[in-house]
Amino acid sequence: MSFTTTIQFAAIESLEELYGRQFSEKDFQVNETKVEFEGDYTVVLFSLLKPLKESPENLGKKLGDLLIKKHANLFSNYNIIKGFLNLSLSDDSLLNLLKENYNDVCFGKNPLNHKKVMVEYSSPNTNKPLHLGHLRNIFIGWSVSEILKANGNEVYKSSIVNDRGIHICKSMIAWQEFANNATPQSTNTKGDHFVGNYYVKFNDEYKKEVKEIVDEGKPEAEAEKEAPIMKKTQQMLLDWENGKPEVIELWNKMNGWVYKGFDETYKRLGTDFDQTFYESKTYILGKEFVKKGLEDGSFYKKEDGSAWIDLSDVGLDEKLLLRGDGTSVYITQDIGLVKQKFEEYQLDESIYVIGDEQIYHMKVLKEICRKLGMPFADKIFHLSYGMVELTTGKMKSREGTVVDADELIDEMVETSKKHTEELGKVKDFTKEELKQLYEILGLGAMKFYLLRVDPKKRMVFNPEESIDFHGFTGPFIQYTYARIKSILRKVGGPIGSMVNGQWSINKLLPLERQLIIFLEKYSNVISQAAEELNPSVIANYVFHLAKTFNSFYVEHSVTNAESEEKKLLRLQISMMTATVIKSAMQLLGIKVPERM
RNA sequence: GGCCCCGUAGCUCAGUGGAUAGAGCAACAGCCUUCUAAGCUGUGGGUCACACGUUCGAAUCGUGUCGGGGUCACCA
Repeated sequence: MSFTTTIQFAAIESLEELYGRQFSEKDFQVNETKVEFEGDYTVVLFSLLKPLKESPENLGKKLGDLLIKKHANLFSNYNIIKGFLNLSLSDDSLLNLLKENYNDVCFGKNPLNHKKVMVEYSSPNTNKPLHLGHLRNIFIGWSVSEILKANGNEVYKSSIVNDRGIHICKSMIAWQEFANNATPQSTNTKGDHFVGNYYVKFNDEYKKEVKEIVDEGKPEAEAEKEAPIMKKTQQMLLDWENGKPEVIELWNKMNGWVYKGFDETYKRLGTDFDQTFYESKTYILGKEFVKKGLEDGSFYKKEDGSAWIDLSDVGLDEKLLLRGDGTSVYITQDIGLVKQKFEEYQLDESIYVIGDEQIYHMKVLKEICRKLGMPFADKIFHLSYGMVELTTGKMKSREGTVVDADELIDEMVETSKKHTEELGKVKDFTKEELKQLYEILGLGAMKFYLLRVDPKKRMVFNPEESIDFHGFTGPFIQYTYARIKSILRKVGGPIGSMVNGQWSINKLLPLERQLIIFLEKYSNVISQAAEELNPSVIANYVFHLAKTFNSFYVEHSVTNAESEEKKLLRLQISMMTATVIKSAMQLLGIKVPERM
């Protein structure tokens, strides 16, 4: 049980003894004591004054005295300022905590709760490479999954690949028309970029054709429909749906190139999925489902044969489920996938990491499920995150202002190389070790930069700031870890044999106390991050921890401590800090180096 | 226009009912013969968009106003 909870319960118990009244956790707060006051935790008395008809001084004194009497091992003393009862934890309670946990790699994680959760993220289109927006999505999805695991859930990571539709046919047509059978291999291009280039090529060509037709005097709307390349593309989509062998073959070939490219990027990012769904399969499930719904009267048809559901009673609108020609729309495949997910995995919750521009869409999906009496409708959760903007405004693929994921990774890794070489601390590393270190640092900087902000909020990507390795950054925390490891290497040998000695330290120094108390909070931090589905909670915590350790580090020597006992104490504090840093960074998907 | 989100230091962000609102970056001033200076210490910087209300207490809750964004497709 955490200190906060322990104190809360102790106070409830003492209040009952003093006043014969039952209070709950909601009736008063236990907070951390502000640094400018003496004490570690504070019981806020204001809300208790009226029900108990007491003055702050009296209540504080009575409660403080009793708490200390009953929990002599936990508290050392207290003070009252206004309505705040500030309690100081005893050295013993802190030392015990340290002794029991300093070497526990699982510290802070919660036991299994047998809840099954699926987290869907990344969900790319197979017509262009991943960009900065995907990176935020992927990092959030992966991190939230790990956080949920740490909180005791059984988590499945999944991805839905948008591998069909008119946009996919566009790159296929462009390749057919202009590539002369070129391949990623023949051009030495990464597969996803290779295909993406043909998607761009399509748009260029399309624009050209539209302009020609407009120049002949036709209105733009008509020209857009008539452009030959667009007509070919629409025909290709029909051929695809009808399973025309050449088209399917081309589709398989080009998607294969893209997947190979994605896999490379995913691997480099250290991300993975337990299950990949394909829209080319789920849209069929969705269609069948709509057909059934039409038969049993859940949905209705309009004159042109299109299928609809009426959601106007829940403040939404009539929603189209299938077009008149029987082809599916965006929501169709989502309905198919929802069913499949819950039936196949028996989920307790299904989390969708999708941008906040799709809030309305996800609401519609949920309402449709609810309307159809699907039992899992309320277990759908849209983890919506804000768009990543550039300092110059929004990213727009049309204007070529999209930040490419692979390029960005390369840049970050290159920057870490530059910094490392300038500092010259790892000259004895082998080539392979250096390469690994650059990846760890570059990716660490990038992941931390994108995860340190609350997912719900829009964020601005500042290229200069993102490659900064000082302050509130991944490398700062990695550096703190490497520093600790350096101390531990210097001491050498197993610390375990030294820890069994008796403690006779009777005065923990402020920074020693601060660190132990802060380390203790880790479990609460994981719970909070899991509850809010918010990795930035972890990022802020681990930064603050590293910061505190660095102050401790310059203030107090570990290896040359005043006494053997102090040395031991500080070694344990250092070890536990390293363990928690490593663990917290792992929840963010960031590795920590032994040296840097 | 309807609905949703956001507005905190020059910039990027924490803080979501408690004490004198915090970090990082940027600026300025210090600290390496001592465990890694990717570090540490200090200084300056605020009408928490605005108004009213609820409360012993509001950046935090409510209502309204202003400003920014998203969305309301037989696009995905």
